[in-house]
Amino acid sequence: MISVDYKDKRPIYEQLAVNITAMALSGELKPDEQLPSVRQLAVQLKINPNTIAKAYAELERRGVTYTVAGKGSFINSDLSSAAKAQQSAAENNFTEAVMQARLCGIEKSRLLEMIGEAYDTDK
Amino acid sequence: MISVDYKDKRPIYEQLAVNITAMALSGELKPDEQLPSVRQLAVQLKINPNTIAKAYAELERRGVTYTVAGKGSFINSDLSSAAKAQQSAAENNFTEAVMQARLCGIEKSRLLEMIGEAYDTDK
Amino acid sequence: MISVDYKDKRPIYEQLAVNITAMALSGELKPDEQLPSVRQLAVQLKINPNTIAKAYAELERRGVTYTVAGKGSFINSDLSSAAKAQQSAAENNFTEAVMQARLCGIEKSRLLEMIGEAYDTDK
Amino acid sequence: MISVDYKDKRPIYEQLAVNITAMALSGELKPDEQLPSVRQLAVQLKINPNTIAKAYAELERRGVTYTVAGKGSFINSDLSSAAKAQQSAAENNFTEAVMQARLCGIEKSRLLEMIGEAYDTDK
DNA sequence: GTGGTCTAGACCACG
DNA sequence: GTGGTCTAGACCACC
Repeated sequence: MISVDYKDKRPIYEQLAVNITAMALSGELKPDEQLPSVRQLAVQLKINPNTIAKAYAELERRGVTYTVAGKGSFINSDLSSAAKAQQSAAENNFTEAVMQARLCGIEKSRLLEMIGEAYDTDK
Repeated sequence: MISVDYKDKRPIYEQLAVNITAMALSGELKPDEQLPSVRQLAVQLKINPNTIAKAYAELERRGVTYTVAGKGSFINSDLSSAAKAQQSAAENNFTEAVMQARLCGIEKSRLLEMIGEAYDTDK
Repeated sequence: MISVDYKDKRPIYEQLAVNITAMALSGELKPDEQLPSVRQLAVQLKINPNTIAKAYAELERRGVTYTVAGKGSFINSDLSSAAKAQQSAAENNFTEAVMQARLCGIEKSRLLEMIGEAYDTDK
Repeated sequence: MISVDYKDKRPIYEQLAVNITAMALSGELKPDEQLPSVRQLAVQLKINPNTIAKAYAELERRGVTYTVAGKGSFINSDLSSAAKAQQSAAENNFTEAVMQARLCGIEKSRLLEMIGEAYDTDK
């Protein structure tokens, strides 16, 4: 289910947005499925409704959901743009990590080795 | 030289610390070389002296420099611990990036391809 | 037919009112023709009857329809006032758009060009 | 100066964002110029600081400003993306207006006439 | 009932 | 001092 980690340094609304995006992309949340209402989720997670609303607004901005005032928020049926954005972010992140590693003197062969391990890990 | 990018979302002191650490590890700053004084650097970069001091404190905490009261801050001669910490951080970061990429559905082969490009880039 | 787009940011009742007005002005709905009953349309569009009722009230207010208590809503035979209101709204809108475009630095010639395209498009 | 119209139906933060964007694009606010602080503007306009903050966040999201936490918000030196977005919005708006006008039975010649008037008006 | 907006007041890291 | 985040509680239009 949707959850929040207070030890995480990212803001709560960002964690929520990322979580829900992942659930949408993985199919755990289906197209046109309704998200829990702002108030309901606020009670469930013991979080202020405004914070939930901020997360939902962010999700709509990122094209993951669409919102109908007075009805609720729903998973978008076309997630391609969100998926593309996420992939592109991941690629940038990866490139950054490679360059950082190189600057630290980590050998290319070591990276290749680590890819082998990391890519096939379970979690 | 040492520089700062205000549009970067990382705090100024963190940028400074990272910059100086990189310069120390790359040999651009040599062991026992003295860093500019807090005030001097503050004037040069048009930055609040407190911020410089915070960066210098962070550098000492990370084992990159040592401070002599009344004299200034100097590059440590033994940077191995700092280097190891940085390498380990880079490896974690890399592993994270790989797993994130896998979750986004990026193929292993694509990552190998990207390593080739990123590792051999100039900047 | 009458339809509704939930992803549209305009309220449902407004979409309905606009749709029906357009159908009346284009002749698709004829003078004195009866609109579907509130309940019937509510079932058909899977929409709350209150929303339909609000749209019908709005149509009556705008002079597009007249309502006979206990019988239903009918297209007005004299749509001239509605047509005039709509024309005047469209003209205002157009003038606003032109001024906005000018403020953005769009050339007059470009606007003339765009009129050519937009006015002769099908949809 | 920056101002707000309570009679306007757009939310306050949106009015602020649009106003400031216009001032930036017209050169009234210069690159790297600092905006008034959230609290300061809040006092001046007698508006809650959160609302100002929302407007500033929106401006950053739209690429009009950049924000340095602990320092303030500043006009971006490269406003091309914001300008392009605004132009594209204006063109869409214009096209919509033309099509709406056509549906209302307004003649093309009338539109051309109106462009003449509207484009050369002062305000 | 729903989400959107606004106010009020608090705490935090940063400079 | 700055902006970022969060909480609390209110009002609105819409469904």
